[in-house]
Amino acid sequence: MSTGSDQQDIKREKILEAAYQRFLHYGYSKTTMNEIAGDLSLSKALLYYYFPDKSQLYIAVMRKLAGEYIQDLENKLNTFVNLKEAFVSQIDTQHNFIVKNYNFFDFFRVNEQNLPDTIWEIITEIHQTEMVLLSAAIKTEADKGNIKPVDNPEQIVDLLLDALHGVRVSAVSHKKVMFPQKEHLDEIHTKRLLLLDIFIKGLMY
Amino acid sequence: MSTGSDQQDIKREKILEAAYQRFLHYGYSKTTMNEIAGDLSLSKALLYYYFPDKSQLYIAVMRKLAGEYIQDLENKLNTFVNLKEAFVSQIDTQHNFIVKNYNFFDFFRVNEQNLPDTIWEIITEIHQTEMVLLSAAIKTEADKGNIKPVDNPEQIVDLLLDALHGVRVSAVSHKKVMFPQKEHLDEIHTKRLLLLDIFIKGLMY
DNA sequence: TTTTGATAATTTTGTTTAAATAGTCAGTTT
DNA sequence: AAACTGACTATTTAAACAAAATTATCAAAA
Repeated sequence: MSTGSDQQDIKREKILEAAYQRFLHYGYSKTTMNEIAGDLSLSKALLYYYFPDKSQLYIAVMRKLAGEYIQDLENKLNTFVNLKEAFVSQIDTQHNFIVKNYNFFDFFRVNEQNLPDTIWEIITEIHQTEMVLLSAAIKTEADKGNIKPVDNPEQIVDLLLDALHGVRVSAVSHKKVMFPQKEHLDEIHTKRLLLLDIFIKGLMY
Repeated sequence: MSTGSDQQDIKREKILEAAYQRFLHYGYSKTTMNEIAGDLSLSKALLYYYFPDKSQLYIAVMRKLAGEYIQDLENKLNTFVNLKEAFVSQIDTQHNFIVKNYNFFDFFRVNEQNLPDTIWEIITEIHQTEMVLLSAAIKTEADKGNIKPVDNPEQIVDLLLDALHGVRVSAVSHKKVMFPQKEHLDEIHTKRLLLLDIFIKGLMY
């Protein structure tokens, strides 16, 4: 894939890491290319040698994060005891991902409705992975006879992910706060588990 | 409740109607008090005789709309054949309400995170009504023995409303559009019915 | 090939002024 | 007295401009 030298890749990684820290701490608009370069004791011009522009740098970091998230999810979902555990894993993993990188995503909130296509591609890729892993889980359970046969597992997963998302969104918009407080996190988690329970029961005979 | 004369109430209503039309057509920030007054061939000063300020006028319209919505919902939910029909009524009624008044709600989008408390109270009131009506439906069905006994119907309704909301939100944010197109509306509706199906099955024995 | 300092181009920020709009009030009409 | 208005003031928004910050480029050095 990559055509650059090892040295180049290492430096690229270092830049990505420094950029990530800045973006995470101060958000996209409040970090300057100068600062990132300064953190690494490099000239700003060098950043433009490795990345075409600021937004591409941001996207590269995003891509890296997404890769780690997907890896994380795959590890956890490779072995699951039952359907509920599988979805709990997804919920927890996604939750941690969002909490850990919350400030990083300010770019999303600011650019709201006109995110670059590349970002959408990354989001889609994550969604696809979740769909594949979880619908495989559903299929397995159906084959084992633990739930009713499902003719379109993807549809079911898609639906459940939407529903789970709704629990988060509602909790946030109700309380007039942008991000759920610690107290709300538990509430969301509890609600999701309950939803999962009912939903999975609804898939049984 | 009201202490004013009939004449006053009638004029108040006329102002509310004219204001509603303007807000609906042009949104909050693009309608001026002058225009509303002009539509009624009244002086702007008179508006301030009936309403303390612009935002209060807007809120009064909002309150009226909410009242109509609640009335609508109560009528439809007074008689329901089964749980699914009850929730379908809620889904459809809410959907129509939002579609019909979409532009009116630009105020919400603009002021996003710092809506006046009064608005929140109205939203809460709507939510409460939905909770009362739908949890009554659940109780009725449970008493009839069509579903499992539920010790906290409100919790179940709250959860389902969140989940249904999620179907809408995801559909919107996925497609990079602010408001779902005609084609998406059907998709959302179908998804919701499916969710409802599974969810209600999950409540059965 | 990698790196930089100097510089150009663009975006953001701050300031001023003019225009539009919200909101007030003394006084007129019913 | 209650309903209403025209003329006024106060605030908010918009436009125009300059200054500052930041992104992005490039010829030349390491």
